[in-house]
Amino acid sequence: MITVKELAKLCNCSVATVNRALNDRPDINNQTKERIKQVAKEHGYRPHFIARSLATGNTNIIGLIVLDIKNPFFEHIIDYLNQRLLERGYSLHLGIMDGSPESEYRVFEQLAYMKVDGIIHVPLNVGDAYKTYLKQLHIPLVHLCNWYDDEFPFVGVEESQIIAEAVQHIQQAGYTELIYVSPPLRYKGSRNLYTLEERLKGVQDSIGDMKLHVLDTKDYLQKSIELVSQSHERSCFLCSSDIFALDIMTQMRALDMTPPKDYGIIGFDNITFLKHISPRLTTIAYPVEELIDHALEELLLMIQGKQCISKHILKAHFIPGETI
Amino acid sequence: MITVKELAKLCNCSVATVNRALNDRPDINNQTKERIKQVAKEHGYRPHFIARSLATGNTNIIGLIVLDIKNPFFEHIIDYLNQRLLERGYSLHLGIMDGSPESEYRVFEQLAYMKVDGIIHVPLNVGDAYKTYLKQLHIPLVHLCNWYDDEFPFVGVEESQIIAEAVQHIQQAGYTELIYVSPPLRYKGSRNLYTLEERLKGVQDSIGDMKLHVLDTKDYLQKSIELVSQSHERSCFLCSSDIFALDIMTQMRALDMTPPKDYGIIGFDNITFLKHISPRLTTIAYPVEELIDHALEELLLMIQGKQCISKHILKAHFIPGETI
DNA sequence: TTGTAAGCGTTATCAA
DNA sequence: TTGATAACGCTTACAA
Repeated sequence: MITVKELAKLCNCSVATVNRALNDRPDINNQTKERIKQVAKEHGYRPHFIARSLATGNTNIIGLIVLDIKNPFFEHIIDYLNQRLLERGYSLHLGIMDGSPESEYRVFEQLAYMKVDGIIHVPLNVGDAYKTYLKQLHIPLVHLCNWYDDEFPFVGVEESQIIAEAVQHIQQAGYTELIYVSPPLRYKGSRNLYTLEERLKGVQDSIGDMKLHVLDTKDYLQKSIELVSQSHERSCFLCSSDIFALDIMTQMRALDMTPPKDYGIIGFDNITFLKHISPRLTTIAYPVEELIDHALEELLLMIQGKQCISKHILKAHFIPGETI
Repeated sequence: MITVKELAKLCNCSVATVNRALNDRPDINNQTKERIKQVAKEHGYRPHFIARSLATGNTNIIGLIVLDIKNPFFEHIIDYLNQRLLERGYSLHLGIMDGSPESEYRVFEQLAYMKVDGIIHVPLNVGDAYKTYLKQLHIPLVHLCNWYDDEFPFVGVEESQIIAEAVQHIQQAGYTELIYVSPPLRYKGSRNLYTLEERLKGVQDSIGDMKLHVLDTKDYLQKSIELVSQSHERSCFLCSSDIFALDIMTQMRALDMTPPKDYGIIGFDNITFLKHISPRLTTIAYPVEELIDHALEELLLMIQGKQCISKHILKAHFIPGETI
C-alpha cells in the first residue's frame, strides 16, 4: 500500500502538495496536480480511511440501528438509505440488535466506538437514564417512527389519522367488533411503545359503537381463535404488523376459516411478501422513502453543526386488499 | 471525550502506563492499574477506535458482502454471523450490493477503504481481471456458497447429491417432466454461476428418462405457464430459489392451478416465509450456521497469518412439503 | 504555488 | 515497574 509520503518522494514534491492534488484543492498548479494524480493511479494509491479519519475527526459513516434484521419492514429502509448515503459520499454501518432492548445499548456502544458521524434509529428504551445516555454519546441522532423526546429530532407518521381511516373501512364493511393485535404492548413501562399506543388511542377515538378487544399478550394467536369462534359478532383484526396478521391468517386457515368470510383482518407495513398471500391482505404502508429522506436531511444538518431539532410527521397510506 | 494523555496527567503517570492499565498488560503494578482504571471509569473514558486502528494496523471489523438485502436467504446468515463475531470481539460491516455484478467492485472498494480485517462473500464476478483484483486487495477472503477459484478458501454445499435426492423424490411421485427454473443462468459468461450450473449438472446426471426443460430467461413466469398448460406430461418445477417457486405458485394460482394436483414444485433456501404459504412448499435447506462457522474459522486463521486455503463441502437437507 | 511541521489518539519499543 | 518517544498515514495551519 503506497502512502502520500512515498508519492511525494516519487513526484519530487511535499506531502502537502500530494494532498492538494489528490483532494482537488484549488491552491495547486494544474500540471503538477495531473502529474501527481497520474502517479497515484499508476501505483494504485488508495487513501487510508483510518488515518484520514484520525486527522479530520470524522468518518463519513452513518449508523442505522435495526431492531430485527429478520423483519422485512427494514429491508426497504436499509436499501434506500444505503443508496442515498452513497450518493452523498457517506457509507452505511448497520447496527444489528437481537430484539432485546438491552442490546440497543450494546449497539450504541459499538457505533460510538466506531465513531460514526451520526445515527438513525428507532428508540426502543425508555426512562431518564436512556435520555442521559443518548445525550452523553455526543453523536447526532435522529429518531425514526417512534417518538421518544422532543430534545431529539423525529421523523414519523401521523398514526391516529390512518387508523381512523382503517376503522372507517372496517365499519363500512359491516364489522361489529374490532380486535387490536399488538403483542409488544405487553412491554409497557419497560419499552418505548409510543407508536403502538398512538395507534391504540386512534382506535379508541374512532371506534364508535363497535366492540373493542386488545390482544397484547404473547399467546395472541390462541386468544384470537377463541375470540372469533366464541363471539357472535362479526370480528375484524387490526394488527400492528403484517407479521402478526399473517400468523393469524395461517393459524385460522388450519381451522378452515378465511377472510373476509369468517373474519376480517388488516395488517401494517405492506411487506413485499404479501404478494404471495391469498387472499391479499389489506394493510397500511409507511412512506419509507420520504421518511428516510427527511431523517437523512435532518441528520446531515446536525452533523454540519446546524442544531435544528424538528419534527416531521408524514402520512401513511391505506392499501386495500381482500381481507375485509 | 477524555484521552489517554489526559488520563495520564490525572494519574500522574505516563501514557504508556495508562495504556498498560487499560489493556490489562502484565508489566504493571496492580495498584496503579486499579487506580488508573478507576479514574478512566469515572471520566467515562472510551478507547478511540480510529486511533487504535491506525496504531495497530487492524480494525477488528469483518465485512460480509450481501448480494441483495431483500433476499430472505441472507437474514439468517447476517444474524448468525453477527452473533458469532461479537463473541469473538469483532464487529460486522455489511457491504450491500444493488444486485448488479459491477456493484460488487464498488462494495469491495468501500470495504478496502474501511480497512476491514477480512471479508466473507459470494463471488459473483468472473474472469482473470476479477481474480487479479481480489488478490491485489490484500485482504483475507473467504468464498461462500459459490466456488470461484482454488486460490481462495471456499465453504459451500454438495450440490449434485442433494439435487439427486430431490430428483429421486420427483420421480417417485410419478412426474415425467422436470423443469429446472434458474433465470440467473442467462448471465452465463458474465457472472459466476458455478453453483447454479452444478445444480443443473446434478439434474442432468440423475434425470433418467424424464423429460427436461431449463428455464433461464427473464420471462420464466410466462414460459412456465405455457409449459405446464401445453404439456401432456406430469410436470414438476425445480427452482433455484424459493422466491422463484413462490412467484410461479402465485401466478399459477391465478389460473386455478395448485400443486401437487396440477403440477409439482420444489424450491431452494427454506426461507422463513414459507410457513405462511399453503400448500407448504417442498424445499432444500442450506446448513447456514455450519457454513458460517466454517467460513469464519477459516477467515480468522487467515487473518492470523495462517495461510490455509481449504475447501469445506457441507450437506444440504431436503425439506418435505406438500407440493410434489 | 509550494513546503514545513504540528497535530489526531493510540500502541509499542526502548531505555531507565 | 515505569517513562520518553517514535511510529501509524493523513490533514492543515502557517510560512516561504
